[in-house]
Parts: sequence; structure tokens; C-alpha cells
Amino acid sequence: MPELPEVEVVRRGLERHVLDATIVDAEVFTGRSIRRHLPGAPDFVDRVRDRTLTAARRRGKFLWLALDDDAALLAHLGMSGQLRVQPPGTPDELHLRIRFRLDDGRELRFVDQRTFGSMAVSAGGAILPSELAHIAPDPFEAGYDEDAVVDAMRRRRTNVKRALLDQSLISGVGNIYADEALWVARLHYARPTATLRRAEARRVLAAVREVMTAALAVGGTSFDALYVGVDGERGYFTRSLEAYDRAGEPCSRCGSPIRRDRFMNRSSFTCPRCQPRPRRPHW
DNA sequence: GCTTGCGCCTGAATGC
DNA sequence: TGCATTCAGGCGCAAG
Repeated sequence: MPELPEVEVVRRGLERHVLDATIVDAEVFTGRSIRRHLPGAPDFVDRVRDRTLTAARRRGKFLWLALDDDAALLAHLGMSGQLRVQPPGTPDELHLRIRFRLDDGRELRFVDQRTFGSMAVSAGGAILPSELAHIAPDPFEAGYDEDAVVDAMRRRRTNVKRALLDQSLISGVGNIYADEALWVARLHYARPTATLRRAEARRVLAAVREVMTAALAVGGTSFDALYVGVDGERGYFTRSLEAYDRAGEPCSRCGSPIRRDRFMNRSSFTCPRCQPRPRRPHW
């Protein structure tokens, strides 16, 4: 379940291992994995063949490799996607979806069990692929304007967790870091955004940056050598989580058992004492 | 125009 | 033991 910190780790790995490499050929094994590349697999392969990778960039959970013709090889890892750089002769992974052969014999591989992830080639999108026009800047981008996010959030007629997960408002936050940030900020997920005081909105956005920065500091040390990837088992969320997936365990602040609710068709974890459910009406 | 809900997908975990 | 069901999650799009 890669969110922004995990995707950033992958981006850094790509920057380190495949920059300046040239793709000599590609194979698409699963059409669904390039469903966002509307012209289809033969076109996808044509557009990456003989292209040199000139930069590795990211916005929120999307990342892309700039190509030397100003196009971009765009990737979203979805829930289970991995990008791996493998030496020649490495056996194919069970869920290998796309293979890129590099000019030095290594392969860049897109591996994705659940196929919620995808890749595409965006023409002329080396700086910012047009597919990402509707994705808001993430909290670590130069163009991120936290005051503007505070204002936009308070104008929404929704609740604070839904707002955090809305990639058109702020990008890179998924279910896990949303719960962690809300715990740090002591806000309940169902709190209507329209009732947030400015200071509360600022508090939760600061918490988003805080939990992601901490995760990145740990995640950045978990990957090395000849592969870059998000490993579902290890390296990911080895850092201690305060709320997410801790149902029944004591809150580290007050000792109350963490509670799990079904919310928005997904799990939400809160401390019932530190994050009391908003009374309504709430002004 | 904005908000909400669903479908996509596979393997692990759980239930009977 | 074995089969069936539930769950996990982000995104895009349709419906409200």
C-alpha cells in the first residue's frame, strides 16, 4: 500500500539505478497494467523503445521517468505495484506485468499482484504529465501552498478524513497516513471540514508532514542494492504506527484501546479518548 | 459544480 | 479438511 513516502523511496532508487540508461525493448504481459495508455500495448512499446531515462520525478503517489524526447513514462503503484531493477538472468516474478530491457542488460520490471497499479507514456509530459493536471501538489513540493489548502478544506462540505484522501485537494495521503495524522492532531475522522478552525486545519496538515517525514526517514534506509521496490512484507511500515491497524491496543498517549470503525468502505482507527467523535450539530 | 459510492483485483485470513 | 466469504486499498467515473 504505497503512499507518498514509499513512492519517494522508489523514486530515489530509480534515480540512483536507472538514470541515463536506455530502454532497448519492452514487453507488456498484462494489458490491464497499461489501461491508462489508451493507444494500447504496441504503441506503448514503440514510445519507450530507444528512449533514454533522463530524470525521476514524483507528485503525490504518481511517479514518472522523463524520456529524452520530452515524453514521460508514468507509473502508479496502486496497492501492490513494485518497480524493480534486476540483473540479467533473474527469474521472472510471479506477477511480472511489464518488462523493460535496458542497454546494459539489466531489466526494469513492473510487478503488481493486484493490478490496481498501471503505467502509461505521456507525450510531452516530462515536467508534469498532463494526466496529473487534476492531482494537487503534495506537501513536499515547491508549489504546495498550505494556507490555500486550509482555506479549500474549510470550504468543503465533507469530513476531514475524506478531505485528506482527496487527491485534488492535497496529494500523497492514503488511508494509513490519514489515520496517523488525525491521531497526532487529535481530530476525529468524521469531523466536518466546515467546522474546523484554521488552527485545527493547520494542525492536521502539519501532522501529515510530520508522519510522512518520519516514515521517509525510516523507509529510506530499507532499500538498496540492485532493486528498488516496495516490499509488501518488510521494509514497509516497520516504523511504529500509533493508530492504524492497532485495534484493541492501548493508545500511547492515554492508554485507551484503539478503536476500529468501518468508514468510507475502509477501516479507520482512532483513540476514543484523544479523538472523540464530534457532537452534532458542530459549529 | 460538488459530493458520494461503486467496481476493479488477488491472495491471505477467517467462517462454517 | 475443504470450500466459501470477507477484507485490503487508490483511483476513475457514474450517479445523486
